[in-house]
Formats: sequence, C-alpha cells, structure tokens
Amino acid sequence: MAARKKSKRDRILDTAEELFALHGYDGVSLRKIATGAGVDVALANYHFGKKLDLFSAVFERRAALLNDSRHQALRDCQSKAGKKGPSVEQIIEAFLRPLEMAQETGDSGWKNYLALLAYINNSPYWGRLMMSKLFDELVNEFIEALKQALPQAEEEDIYWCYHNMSGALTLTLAQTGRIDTLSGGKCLSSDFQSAYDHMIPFTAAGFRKVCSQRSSKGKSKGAM
Amino acid sequence: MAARKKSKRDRILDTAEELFALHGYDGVSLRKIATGAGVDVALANYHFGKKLDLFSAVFERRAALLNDSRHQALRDCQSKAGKKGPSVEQIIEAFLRPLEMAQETGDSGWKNYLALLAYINNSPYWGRLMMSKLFDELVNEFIEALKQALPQAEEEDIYWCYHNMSGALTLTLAQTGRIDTLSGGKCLSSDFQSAYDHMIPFTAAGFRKVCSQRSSKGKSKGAM
DNA sequence: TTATTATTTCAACAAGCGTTGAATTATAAA
DNA sequence: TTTATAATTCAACGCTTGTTGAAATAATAA
Repeated sequence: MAARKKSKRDRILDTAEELFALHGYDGVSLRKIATGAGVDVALANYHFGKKLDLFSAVFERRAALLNDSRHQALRDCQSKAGKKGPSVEQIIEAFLRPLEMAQETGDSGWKNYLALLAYINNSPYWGRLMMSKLFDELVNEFIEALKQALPQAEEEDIYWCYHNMSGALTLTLAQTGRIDTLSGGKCLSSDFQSAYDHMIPFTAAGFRKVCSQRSSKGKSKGAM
Repeated sequence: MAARKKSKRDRILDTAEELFALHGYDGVSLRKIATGAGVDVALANYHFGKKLDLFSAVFERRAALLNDSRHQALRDCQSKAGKKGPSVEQIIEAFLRPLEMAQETGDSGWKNYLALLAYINNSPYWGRLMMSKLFDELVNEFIEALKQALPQAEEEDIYWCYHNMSGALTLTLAQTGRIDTLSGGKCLSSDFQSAYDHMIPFTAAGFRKVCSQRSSKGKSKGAM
C-alpha cells in the first residue's frame, strides 16, 4: 500500500518476497504473485525468467546490503577494540544487531526477507547450497574473529557453537510466533529488541562455556 | 526397502513422512507419495481423507511417543535429584537426549519425523498452531522445572532462553548440512552425539547467564 | 459355499500450474 | 513525426494437481 511509485518489476520482487517468506517456494504460484503485484502473469517471466530465477533474484537482492552492513559492524568493533581484539560479546553483537536493525525498520520488506532467509536456512540440501554461496564468506570472517577471541578453543567447538547461535537466530528471523503462544503473551516475537537483548548474552555465554572447558571430555571421537 | 511386511497404509505414512520432511507440504504431491509407497493415488484419500489430513496423521503419529519419552526423562531426573530439584543442565538433558536417541536409531523414520518437526516449527502461523496443540503441555512442564532450578529468574527471561534453545534444537533436527559445508567437514550434521554434547552445555550456560544477571539492565521495557 | 465388508485400483473431473509466442502498448531515439 | 526498442498484456499450450464415484479385488463372517 505504501509506495505507488515503484516499478512493476520491483512490485513483483516485493510481492514474491512476502509470499515466498510466508508459504515457501512451492506454496506460491506465479499467478498469485502477479495478482498481488497487480500485474500480468507473463511479466515475471519477462523480467526474471523461470520461477526459480525469480526466487533467486529475491534472495540475492538484499544479500549484498546485509553482508556489507555486518562486515562494517565487525570492522567497527575491531577498530574500537584495539589490537587485543574484540570480545566474544562484541563479535556476536556485530553479527546480530544489523539484523535487528533491519527487522525494526518500518519497511516490511526487510522483515519478509529475513523470514525468507530463515526458511531457506532450514531447508535441507538446496537451502544449504543457496546460503553457502552468498553468506559463507562473511560467516567465515566472524568465525575467524571468534577464534581470536577464544584462542584456547578447538576449531570444532567453535563451529558447533556457531551452529547453535545460527539456530537461535533463524527461529527469531522466522517469526513463527511460537514464543507468543507459549509465554501467553509475555514475550512477543515482534519485540525484536527483547529478542536480541536476550540472544546476545545467551549465545555469548554458550560460546564461553563450550570453548573454555578443556577438550576431549566425554566427546568419544577418537579411538574407542 | 527395509520392511516388506508393512501395510500399504503404513507405507503411505512412511513415504509421506520422508517427502514432507524433505520438500515441505506444498513441495509434495499425493501422486509422488503414492508412487513412492507403491500404491494407487486414491488410496491415501481412502485411509486419511484430504491431503492436509494425511499431513496431520503423519505429524501426530509419533508425537505421543515422543512426549512420553521426554516426560519420562524429566520425571527420572527429578526423582534422582531429590527434593532440591534437578539442575538446569539435567533438565535440558532430559529435554534433548530423547531426541538424540530417536535420531540415532537405525530407523530412518524418526530422523524424517524430526526433520518434519523442524520444518513445521519454522513455518509461520500455521506451524505455530500445529506445534502448540501437540507439544505445549509438555514444554510447559519443562518450563516449570526450569523456573524451580532458576528461582531468581524473571519469567520472561526463561521464555526467551527457551526460545533460543528451541531454535538451536530446530536447526539440528532440520539436518540442513550447513555446518558440514561451513566447517569443511570438521563437523557433520549427522554426528548427533557431537551436536547434543555441544548443545547441552551451550544452552545451559545461556540460561544461567541470562537468568542470573539482575533484571531491567538495559531492557528498557517499563517506564522510560 | 455365499454374503458382507474392507481394501485397493481405475478412470476421469475441473482447476491450477509454469511457460511461451504473438500482439499490444508505452518509452526513447532519430 | 517516424522509428526502434522496451515493457506489458493476451491467449493459449500441455501438464500436474487434489479429489471422487464407480468398479474390482481381497479379507472376513455366515
């Protein structure tokens, strides 16, 4: 309803973004997207090609922006920290806050996009390929920073901790509203500030705990 | 390929379970399910009704079993702990280990089912309704136990911590393989023991951290 | 056996799907 | 204005979808 000046091409992207985030790739037809965008069904094909190409276009549209903003946040906290390097909390903050800010903008497009990211990140196999292609480079920057902040940690532990953080984040991005129901309204999935204010110390403590205890304690991975 | 003695009805459930977990509700047609089960397409309708009813049947089939096993694990750790009650770690262990055991059984059905759970838990709106109906009662038992283990905690904090734990768990259940790619094979999403061995101390530390720091510190929720 | 009921398949339906070539309109260039 | 190009719609294609009533088969009861 907001912008009337948007091109039809952009309206297709916006509508597709919203519907894909809500119903997944197979839950949305090109005709529903076209109707939602107020456009003929053939126009999506003209601008983007096949349905999967449209999906990719939606997925890629905001990826670079997001990567830049997180990259910048990491650089900022690194310069602020000096040569001893930033703390675990500061690194996680740099990783997560840009997402909170994106979700908090009035623009519902970002909210939809991040929900779409959650959908893709939870999709087996093909989701992994799409995510890796666009986000692995940035994630590896953060992993490197975390290794420096936790010099005694085993590499494997850091990856598992990242996995847990990524899961917590993904559920927040998905905005399923489960927390609203469970808490009887005490917590709202739309209250992003609360979500991230809790997620940051929660995950930071997890990193510290797992990566500080000396290794091979009950992990039974080597010789039997 | 395994069991040849299963009824056609069960084969429909098994195939649907696997395909729904892999491709989501809209990504699977009744014909693909029927083909996979070696059965006519009309048979699914005869046994289960509409497509959504079949989906619900798959979803509900193992829910009670799972709830029982987690409920039992909680009771066990409570009796072992005596009247002072179990620790956060013990409660989380009771919450998570039954899932690990289910994933580790040779039966691939459980793996598929839990991936389906992850899919549903990440689905906006309708996912919340389905999950709440079957799992809220059990989850509230665990929340109560956690409140006792963290008597100084604010209720809201406990819910947010549970939200984070649920996210970490969900991504593990989804088995997207992201961690495999990211870590270059150092961590495998199929290595369930490692996943849970890390998830438990990670989330327990998060609970302790968030629920011990005295409240209203930068949460800016009450009067300004 | 026959009669009855439960299971399974067959055949088809109306509707929606992604996609495309040709026609139409709007925009920009000459 | 005329000409060329870009944007958009129209109309239709072959295919797949969920669903269903009737026919066929298998299992059970009499």
